[in-house]
Amino acid sequence: MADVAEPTTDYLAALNPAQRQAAVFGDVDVQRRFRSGPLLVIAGAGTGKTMTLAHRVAHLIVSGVDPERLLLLTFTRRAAQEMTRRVEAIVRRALGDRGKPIPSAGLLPWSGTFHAVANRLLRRYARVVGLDPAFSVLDRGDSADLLDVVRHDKKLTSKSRRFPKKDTCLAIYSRCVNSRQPLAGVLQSTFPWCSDWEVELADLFRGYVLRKQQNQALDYDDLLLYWSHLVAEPEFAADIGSWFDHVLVDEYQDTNILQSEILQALKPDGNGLTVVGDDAQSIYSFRAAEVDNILGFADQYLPSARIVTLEENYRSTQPILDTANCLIAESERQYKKNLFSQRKDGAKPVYASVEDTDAEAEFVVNSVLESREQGIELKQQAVLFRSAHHSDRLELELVRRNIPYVKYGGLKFLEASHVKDMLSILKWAENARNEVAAFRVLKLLPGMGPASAAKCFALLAQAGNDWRTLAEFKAPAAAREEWPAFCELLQTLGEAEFSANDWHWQIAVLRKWYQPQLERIYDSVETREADLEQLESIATRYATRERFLTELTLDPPAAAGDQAGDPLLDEDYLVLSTVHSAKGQEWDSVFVLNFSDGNFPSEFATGKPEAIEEERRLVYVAMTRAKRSLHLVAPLRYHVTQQRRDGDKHVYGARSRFMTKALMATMQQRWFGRPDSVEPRLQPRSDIKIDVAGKLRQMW
DNA sequence: GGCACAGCATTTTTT
DNA sequence: ATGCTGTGCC
Repeated sequence: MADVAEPTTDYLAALNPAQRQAAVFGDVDVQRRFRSGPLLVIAGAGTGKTMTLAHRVAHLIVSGVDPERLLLLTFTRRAAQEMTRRVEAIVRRALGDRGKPIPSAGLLPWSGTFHAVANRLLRRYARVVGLDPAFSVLDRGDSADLLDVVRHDKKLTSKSRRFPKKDTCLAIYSRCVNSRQPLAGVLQSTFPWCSDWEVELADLFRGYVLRKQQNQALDYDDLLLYWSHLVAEPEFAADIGSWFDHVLVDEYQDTNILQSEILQALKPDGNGLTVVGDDAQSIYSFRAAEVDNILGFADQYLPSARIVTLEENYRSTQPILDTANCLIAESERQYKKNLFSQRKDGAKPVYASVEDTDAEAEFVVNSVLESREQGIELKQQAVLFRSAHHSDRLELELVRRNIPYVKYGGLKFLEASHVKDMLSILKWAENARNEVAAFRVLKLLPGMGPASAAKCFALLAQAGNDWRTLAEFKAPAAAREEWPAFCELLQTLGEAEFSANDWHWQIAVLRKWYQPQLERIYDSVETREADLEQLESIATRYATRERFLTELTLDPPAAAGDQAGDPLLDEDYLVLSTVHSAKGQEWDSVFVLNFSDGNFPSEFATGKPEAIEEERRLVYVAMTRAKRSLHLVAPLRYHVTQQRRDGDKHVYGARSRFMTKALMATMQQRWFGRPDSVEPRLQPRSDIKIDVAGKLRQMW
């Protein structure tokens, strides 16, 4: 940039003073290199956080920082893409023809989630940490399955008292890793009902770790764990740390202890480190997110980090912010902030009482349609809820009334068993030692159960994972006929060149083999076939098989249809989402379902004050998604599902404890009863009895 | 050893 | 309604 007199800063004109401070913080040193000390940006909901961070990144680039030497850590793939897109636009505008052309792979090669970046680093440093560069990444389901294998091996399932389920075991394990706490502490604080099993759990986890190593497989936690061990070695910390001139972290309030340790290893003095977040939106403690990371960030350095707070909200009307501010003000530990908006108009948020969950669904659908009549398209409206199944009732109603919707959170495409089948075959071919994948694949064949699968897997391992030995395995009688074709498939896929660019033929070969299995194993073949076609089309977007497999597990499609391609995006659809998945998004009109004590806060959180505070923040996140209209819907009665027989069992929902007098005062309370739906009484006029039962018997 | 079936328990949010 | 575990038959 030597011949450029002074880079124009016009591109910063769109920022308000606080945003600009955050964007430009730092100085150009004598060697014309851009330097900055640690920076903490506290960005309230809707205060232009993404815009500010994007401008900071762009500012760094315009100031001469090499984009390849920027590490940008976001929480989701979507956030990373959005950031890259905006940075590119700003840089292009600022530099015009003077800038280098933007590479097709994107301007920011090192932007992604912690896990995705860990994966990329570890593939490069695999040998250093004793890994095969073709290691597998286990998604949550895979991890749980592997844990379950060990659980059975160790005969933990046949104890007289029930041992915790695999998902619970995994949750306990994961929390130990991410919070860096010993098992006993985690059990006591978070899983008290499992504390009797401490010895067995420790034994189980030892076995699990060993098993993963034998399989050359890393779970989500391992990605961070290996990364942290890599940078715990000073030489590599310096190596990797110096490769990145600037490290920027989005959603810092959601990082856990392990992640903050990694950041400290990369940037020990905080120079070049920027973290952005909002402590009031910290809602991932169940994943061991540590809100203290952000609360304590500034004082971790000497002199302490620069703090910039963004409070001007560009999203919501003031009445909505008044409610949100009021809610969060009742929380104790926080960076005080008071969101304000230039948009003083607008109605107060509505606290809507309805009869029961049926009435709730009906009310929401009617309101949504009404809004659409008034010109707010469905896409600009969202229904949020605490847990994925809370929308079941509503979904029925939407289908019945023919209203298209997309649901985020909850069951995902990748969890469908036929999709898992296909992926497992590829995963096994990619890494012969991937036991979970191998078992799943082998059990697809008729007559092959756990025992035969284990034998076959062992045989292959003995032969140094030479795929040709599969043919020597004496398959059970029922599988005999299928066996040769199966061997050929695995040999073809397994011997395909690692990181070959031309790999899409493999999907076709695989699909052809799988089709008869699909028809044999499952009902409703047609819907499943549609999924597999979608899988094929997703696959074409990835350059190598390895990238397809790992990036799919690290960044799974967030909703059915999310990866389906563009046609869907042209259509109008209502958005359904868990509050967690709604983070970072906004809609004109937002409905929150089941707003009662037990859901907000969750009944499982009521034990501990910190947990309640997190639930408060969850409500805060939900409220601050709304731009113009916000409804908290509270059914008076809930149906109880797990009741025997179909009696009309129900419980009464108590008003959420967050609905204090002060909060109520910021809202309008309304009752939405059903329009008189009681049928006029139809009474028999005479006492004559008809023996219908007898008549029916006589028919045969 | 595999498979089908019966009986039982069931804690939410996700990279 | 689901998913997991144990049982009994091929």
